[in-house]
Amino acid sequence: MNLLLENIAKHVSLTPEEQELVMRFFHYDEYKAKTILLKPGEIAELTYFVLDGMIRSYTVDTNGVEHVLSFAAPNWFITDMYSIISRKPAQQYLSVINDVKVYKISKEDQDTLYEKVPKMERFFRVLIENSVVAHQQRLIDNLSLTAEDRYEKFCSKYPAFIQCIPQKHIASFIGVTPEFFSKMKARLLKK
Amino acid sequence: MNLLLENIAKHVSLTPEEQELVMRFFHYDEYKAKTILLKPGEIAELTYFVLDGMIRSYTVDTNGVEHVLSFAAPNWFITDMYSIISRKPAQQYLSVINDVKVYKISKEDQDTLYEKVPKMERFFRVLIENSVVAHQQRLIDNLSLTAEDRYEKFCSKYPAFIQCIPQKHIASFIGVTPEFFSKMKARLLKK
DNA sequence: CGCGACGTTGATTTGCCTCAACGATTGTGG
DNA sequence: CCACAATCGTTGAGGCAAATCAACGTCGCG
Repeated sequence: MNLLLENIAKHVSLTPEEQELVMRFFHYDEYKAKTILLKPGEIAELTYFVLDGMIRSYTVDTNGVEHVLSFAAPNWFITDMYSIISRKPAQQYLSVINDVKVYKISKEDQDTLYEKVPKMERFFRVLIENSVVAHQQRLIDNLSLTAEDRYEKFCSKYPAFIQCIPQKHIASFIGVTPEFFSKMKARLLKK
Repeated sequence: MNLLLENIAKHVSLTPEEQELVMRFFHYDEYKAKTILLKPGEIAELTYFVLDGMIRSYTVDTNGVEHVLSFAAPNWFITDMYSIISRKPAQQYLSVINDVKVYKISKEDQDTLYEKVPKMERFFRVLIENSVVAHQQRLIDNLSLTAEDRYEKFCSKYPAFIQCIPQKHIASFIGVTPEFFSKMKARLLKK
């Protein structure tokens, strides 16, 4: 069973030949926890599809504080979209949380893939559309919900993440300090 | 001069026949200020390309507070991506700020257009990629900058908007109350 | 074992909100 | 074309959610 092809099949149907072609462009790899896949200043070349383990992306602000932008669990894609499409130096980190197995594809191969298998252009368009929606929803949540509401929403949306991600990263994703996150959790337990 | 075709030409090159075809799918229209183009509960059918005037999208939270999600100036597209791709009821408003002239296209026509002119699939993919980047940057700004920094960034990024958009909408976009926005502005003037 | 990263807890501070009152501007009906 | 209402922006007093700073216990790991 191929997780990537299954995922693609949810949106577009490929012939066996196209499937084989697609898989020739993606390359299997593994990374240990805490590996930095991309750091600010570098130009992003690769997009990762997670098979096992987790990756996160984050920025570091002028005060040295990390802000987690996204988590990629198995069956998710992750990259620095800004850098990869603009060909400019990345502003974010891509970092491995737990040991991961991935398929990766270079920007160049991705463009070639679009030419050879036009359905993949549709696949990625749909994927990116969903990404816009997710980003927008998160923006709305940050503007209109309290930290507590955002935490509860996160828990019900990604129950599995609670176990396997350090709490400080979840705090950062939600948009609060680790200290406040800890107090908030204690408060919720008392109910 | 056709603003829409010029915009498309920046990303993909169409033959005259394709250009003509594209324009058959977009329909010209005009709306008065304060017209509601979409409201929560409705299913979004249309994507708008602004020729003149401005449109904004916003949500209203459980306390009745508006949160501006985006402004669309001339040469920009706007819609409720969530509703239009999921075919579910919208969660946001699309509302006309100043009298606008637009080209609009239905979801159905857009899909047909992808079939007939595959280059348009690429065009919209690129557009949406840029949208992801913009959303991500706004998220980063909300997490790592003070309201004052966000305001200054907004001013330097969209100097023209300051003149033609009510301040309360700018305040909302930045993520503060109108009252606080007013005080912030006064504080900055003293420097 | 001992060090460093992680999580917890408490005291204090602060950025921004809420509520309320008041001019200024816009727009609208008589 | 004016009168009035409605909306908008401003200002002030007080309050709250979350940040900051600091101290301390715990765990995993070299």
